[in-house]
Amino acid sequence: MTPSDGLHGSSLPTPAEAIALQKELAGRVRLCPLPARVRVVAAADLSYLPSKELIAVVLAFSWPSLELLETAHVRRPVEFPYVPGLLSFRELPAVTAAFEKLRHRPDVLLCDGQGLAHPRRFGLACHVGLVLDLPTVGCAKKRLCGDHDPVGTEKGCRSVLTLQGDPVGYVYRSRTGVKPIYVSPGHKADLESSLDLVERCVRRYRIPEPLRLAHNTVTRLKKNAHSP
DNA sequence: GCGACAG
DNA sequence: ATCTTGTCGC
Repeated sequence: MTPSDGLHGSSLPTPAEAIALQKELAGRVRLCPLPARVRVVAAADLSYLPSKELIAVVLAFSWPSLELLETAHVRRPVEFPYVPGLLSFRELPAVTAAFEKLRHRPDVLLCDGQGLAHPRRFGLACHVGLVLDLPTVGCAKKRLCGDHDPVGTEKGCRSVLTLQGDPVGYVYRSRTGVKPIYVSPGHKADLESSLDLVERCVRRYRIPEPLRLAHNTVTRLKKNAHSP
């Protein structure tokens, strides 16, 4: 899949066209358990520069030890506005570009944003997974849409996130006393295996280690992009 | 019309 | 996401 991902045309899609594209592409997302054999997990994150540019980074880790194996990043101009629900059209190009620089071929990629827990069931993680044809999991710090019962305050508590009556993800308390995170499957993943993977990625902080380190890395790259 | 609204 | 200092708490 490449010509119809909405980002390889001569011009970028308008918000209206992007929405139509999501409705079409959502039908190609596969909901199934993550691979039984995972050896490498990756995480992507990005940061915006004041110059209308952004830096995307992808880190690869061994699984389940989570030792850093490789880092790749790209810097490029931002070409799509931020519109709630259309985040992937803004970040996907940079994420896939950074991913292609990786020498390792991750078994699964963690994305900083929603997957299925999206108005049209096509969040960033779904779009990235479809374009790369790779299992992906969405892990967001805030809710975009959906409803759920209150989540217990203890580490490990979770509530199903539903949209129009359908389960689309989990609201998960990764650490006691902190705000919960939103986990939803991207491509070639499902609710249970996605949450299981994320749970096993949590160490001492609220954000799963791979994404936390990806964030630290991109923040570092940004700092050095100012002084040089 | 009044909120809600990933990064 | 980003612009920003100090401050409260483990």
